[in-house]
Amino acid sequence: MITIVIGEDHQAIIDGMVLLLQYDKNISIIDTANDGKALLDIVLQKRPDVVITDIRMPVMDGIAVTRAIKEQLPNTKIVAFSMFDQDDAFLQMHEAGVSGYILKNSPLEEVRKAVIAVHAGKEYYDSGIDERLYDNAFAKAKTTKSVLSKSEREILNLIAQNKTSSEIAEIRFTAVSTVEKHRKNMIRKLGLSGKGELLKYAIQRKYEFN
Amino acid sequence: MITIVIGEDHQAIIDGMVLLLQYDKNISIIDTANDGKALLDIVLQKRPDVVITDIRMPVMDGIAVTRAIKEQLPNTKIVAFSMFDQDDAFLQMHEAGVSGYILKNSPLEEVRKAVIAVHAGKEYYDSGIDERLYDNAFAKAKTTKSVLSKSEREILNLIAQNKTSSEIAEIRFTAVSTVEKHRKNMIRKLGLSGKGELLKYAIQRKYEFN
DNA sequence: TATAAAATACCCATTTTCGGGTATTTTTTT
DNA sequence: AAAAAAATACCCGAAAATGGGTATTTTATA
Repeated sequence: MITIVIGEDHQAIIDGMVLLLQYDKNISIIDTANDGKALLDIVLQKRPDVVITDIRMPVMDGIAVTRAIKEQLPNTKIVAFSMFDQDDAFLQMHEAGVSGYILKNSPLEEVRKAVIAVHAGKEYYDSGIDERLYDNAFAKAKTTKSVLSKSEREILNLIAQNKTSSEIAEIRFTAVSTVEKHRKNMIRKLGLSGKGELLKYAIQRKYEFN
Repeated sequence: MITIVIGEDHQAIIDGMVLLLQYDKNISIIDTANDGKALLDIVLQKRPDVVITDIRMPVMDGIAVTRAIKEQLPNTKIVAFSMFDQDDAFLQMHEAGVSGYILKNSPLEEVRKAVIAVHAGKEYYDSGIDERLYDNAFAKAKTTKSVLSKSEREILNLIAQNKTSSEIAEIRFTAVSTVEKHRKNMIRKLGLSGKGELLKYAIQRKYEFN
């Protein structure tokens, strides 16, 4: 029996998964959570075999949750369940330590397959991504390694929340000029240009939304 | 027996609904679609009693689909199923002619309730919204009816594409000051404030326009 | 430990947006 | 035809973001 915990802010989707898996003799959903912090607490307490987590979640995003779980319970297998098929979300989740990645565009049945696969020690990537992104992301990781640094990601997160540079500076206890420097570096790294580009990028690609 | 068609770009969510309703003797899912155009075609051809539609969908958004269905088959009941609990999405869907509105944050069981209610000629609004938004949206519709004008929507669309005011002015053959005026008017109408707010609004709600 | 990478902070100048206005012309609606 | 709404265009000033630098300190990593 594989025990699993699900983190997903849309209750309707959790309900769908429960309906799918409730009569499965090999899988038992022992708990669910609607935000990242709650998910982390539950996982640390109940120690399931497999965690299914959305990337975009309130309070704490799936990437942070994955990192935290992997740090404290490295044997727990994690499957990302996301509507984002963007390279960087996939890449970041992979770096955080997920063993599987499935898309909401795909049949729900993929969830069952993924759970079984990762529990068996394999990796499982949705057929919808393995061609387009899988190679892509790994190739990118090896060649360009142009991912943003920790501070940069933090700032990008705040940008997505519509914070201005001076607000971000206050939050992070740094100078405004530092934040502005990070902005410029990110714009350069990401190949953007123009006023709203970075905000647009932050909103569209990042795991943190409203 | 109530016949329904579901439009939703995330197959996993459709699968969840099918699992929920497949053994319901009163409801029969006769078809599903993953984009707005496909949904409209199916509905016009198969003429279900109730349509469940997402708002944000590829090719054609749920608002346009709802308008088109209501125009040609006014007796078809439509339930919006959305992750957006924003006032304007709700208001626009209501104006387009939906009889129900449910949120993905809510239990999937809400879908069944909504289908039965709207088929019986009632309106059904998710308990998650009726307090916060329902009154709000209707009150707003009556008092301010602050929907954006045609020019404003056009400009907002360009803003979502990351055009600056001067670029927009060029595209529209107007003065930069006019575009800026429209921006300010929109910010006022929408109750926004701060630098990136309008861009953020434009990006997050661009499904209304393209 | 030596080196690279990241984070920090500042300089300059320019463009853009925003928050107040006012005012005229067109278009739409009553 | 009169009134209302929308679109047009300008004023001012302030705040913010961008593009281009340089430079120091910390923190990883080879």
